[in-house]
Amino acid sequence: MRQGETSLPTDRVGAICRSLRRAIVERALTPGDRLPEDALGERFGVSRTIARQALGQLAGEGLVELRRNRIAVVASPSWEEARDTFDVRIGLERLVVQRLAGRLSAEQRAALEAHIAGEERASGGSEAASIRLATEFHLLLAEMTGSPVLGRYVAELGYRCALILSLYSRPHSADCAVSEHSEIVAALVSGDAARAVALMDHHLDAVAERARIVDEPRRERDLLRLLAPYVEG
Amino acid sequence: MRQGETSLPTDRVGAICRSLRRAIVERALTPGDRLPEDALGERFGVSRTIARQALGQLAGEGLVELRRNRIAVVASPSWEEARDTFDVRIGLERLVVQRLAGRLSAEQRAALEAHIAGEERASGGSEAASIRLATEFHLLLAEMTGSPVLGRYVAELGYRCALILSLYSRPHSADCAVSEHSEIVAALVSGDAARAVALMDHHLDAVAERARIVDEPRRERDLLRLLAPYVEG
DNA sequence: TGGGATTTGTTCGTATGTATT
DNA sequence: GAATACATACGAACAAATCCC
Repeated sequence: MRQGETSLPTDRVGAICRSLRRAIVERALTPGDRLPEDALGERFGVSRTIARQALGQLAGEGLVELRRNRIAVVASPSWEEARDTFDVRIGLERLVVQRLAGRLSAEQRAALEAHIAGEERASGGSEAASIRLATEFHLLLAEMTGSPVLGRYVAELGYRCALILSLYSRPHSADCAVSEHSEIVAALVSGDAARAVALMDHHLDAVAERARIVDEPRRERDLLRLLAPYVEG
Repeated sequence: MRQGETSLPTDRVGAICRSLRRAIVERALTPGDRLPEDALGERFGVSRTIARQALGQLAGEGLVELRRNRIAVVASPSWEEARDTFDVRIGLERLVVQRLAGRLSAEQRAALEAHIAGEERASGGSEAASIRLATEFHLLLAEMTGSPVLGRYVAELGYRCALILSLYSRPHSADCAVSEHSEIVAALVSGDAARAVALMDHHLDAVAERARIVDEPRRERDLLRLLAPYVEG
């Protein structure tokens, strides 16, 4: 057996999941959009079997709704589910900052500040990039706890919250103020756990606060063209 | 279309998952046990496709390890993963008791006390039943928060912790003292959130504390016979 | 080390259910 | 309301990897 060389010779299911997650976060795919197995397979160059597995996994993460004998669609959480998701997210991210306060290594601090710099740079450009980076800031924090379990749950909730905002938040609102991220990092560095928790709570509350119902008629959308920028390769 | 009548005419994948979860919690299946797709399919009367889906879902929950081109096995978390899992569980269950303190309805209180009575009744009998009921007590609490998201995560971690205890705890230790459950409920009823949190913390710490490495040579085990009591239907 | 038996990875065909004209 | 087109559910079958003697 050849050594090294990632034994998964390209995890096609995982690649599709990552592409779809990113498309959802960036709002190229929005709740209700249809995800037929063949179209996905064609777009990603795989058979229906693989597309199906990806849909199953994303359904487990709450990003996709799988109805029996029906085309899968991007999930449309109810308002209750949305509120619940945000509530639990706040609880989990509180755990994150509690673990991190006063314990950031120099490298971690640098990585966070670099990420925030990236957010600032993106804030003038496309909204898609801003939203994605804002989401990833929270995932980055969670990863730094060194707890894979916490990291996974925070990531899952982060993606779901991004989906929820694409459903309920009014258009053209910056969904995550970069300066708030900055303040959180400052509090973490200073070791003031209580302040970091308060800032994170306030930050996420503000994000959730932007969730407003805007019932916008949805035009038919072309999955294949839509997904083009998200095919890894 | 005939009305009512659960439109999922028996979710076979879900049924297999439930059976397997229960078998794992009751230690009929223990870490490292092999789960070949066709043996599962034969046992549950389904094709490999269905068995495979169930394995995929359980892998997502961390109960099964899926290695490429290899037989799936019941997961064997490392000690680090085990500790991480317990840590996050404690954090989440703290959220649960914080939400529940002073807010239990009469029905909920009755349900909890009935459950504890069941645990006491089972404490003389089979160890399997005791362990399962102890796990389910925590799931029941989480459900009562009315938060599906929190409920799902606590359930997932509860099952994983049961798995971990079957790996690391010494044999014949009661894994969950019934009286501690009782005290937690009493604190919740009294509305003393701080005390409820402290009791839950202490309780889960004590459970984790029982995790000790016991390297026991594993005999070959017959999946088909093993699983017989867990086939639903 | 080798080779046969096992087991998984994947595709694809058929049956069945859903949407649409 | 029926017929047609379309999409999914499931299982059979084949290729490739792995296991085990």
